[in-house]
Amino acid sequence: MRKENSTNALNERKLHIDCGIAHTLSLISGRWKASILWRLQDTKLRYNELKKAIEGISERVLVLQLRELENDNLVKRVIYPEVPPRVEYELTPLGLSMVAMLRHISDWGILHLKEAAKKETAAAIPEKTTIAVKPIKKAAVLAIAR
Amino acid sequence: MRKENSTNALNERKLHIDCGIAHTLSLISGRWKASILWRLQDTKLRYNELKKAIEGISERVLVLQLRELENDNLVKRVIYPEVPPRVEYELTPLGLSMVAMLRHISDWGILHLKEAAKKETAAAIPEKTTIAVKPIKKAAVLAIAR
DNA sequence: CAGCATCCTTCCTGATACTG
DNA sequence: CAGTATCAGGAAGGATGCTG
Repeated sequence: MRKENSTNALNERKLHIDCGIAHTLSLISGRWKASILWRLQDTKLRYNELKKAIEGISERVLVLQLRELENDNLVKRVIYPEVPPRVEYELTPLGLSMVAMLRHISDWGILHLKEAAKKETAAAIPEKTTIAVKPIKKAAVLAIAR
Repeated sequence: MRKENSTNALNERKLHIDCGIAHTLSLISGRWKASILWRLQDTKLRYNELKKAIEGISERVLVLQLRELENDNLVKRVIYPEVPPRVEYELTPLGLSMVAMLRHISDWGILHLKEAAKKETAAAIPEKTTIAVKPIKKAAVLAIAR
């Protein structure tokens, strides 16, 4: 069970009033949600196909995230009453529009990675914080391995 | 200290290779990062101004997220060597482009909220899962209060 | 096949008190 | 003013075993 009035929960709710951003982010901020949507962008997939396609995800989490995606109307769950059972997942129109947005995000990310790489190679330039030198070291793990 | 080889960490790393999406999302998936960027979109702000502007954030977290944003090159930290000390935060060009993307995301979110509302009112229509009836109840907390 | 139940770990976030 | 240090709570994610 979940504490309804933890400061944590309160903060979360407050953020959603802020604007649409927090809401949208919450839809795709599960670690695997983007991957799931991505895999579904041009095919239906069965539960097990998803499980295999998304290497490393556990059953529990896969189900959880699928359910959330379904509740958020991004994914449709189609049950075929057969034996053995068959369930296919596909994107809703909204899900499709979300994937389109993900593509934007992806593009931006690639750009950012390039920028970061540039900075990395041009590391000779010392200034990052102006006037004073940046006091935080924290092993700059900007690269992909991050 | 952080376990380097937990499955968790491994999965996280693996995802980043997937494509730019996970990377980008990681940049803004801190609960407050979007808010911070949003607040900075057309002004510089001092530490305390940010703290006041973003109601509910704790000092620790504010600093942490600012540092990450800085490391990711979205925010610039400008120190004025005065007494009392003054530090201003502002967006980098990359940060600005990120905010532009956030606006996209926001728009999408608003659209999604509208869709959800429509579904809510038109709840008379029973089908959501095709063929079979959706078996999961899980109190549809789709609305803003979610 | 598709997925639920249970238990456990890891990590994130926040409260509070203190400092150059 | 702009933080740091320390501690605690909780939520997300994972491993495994079992079922209609």
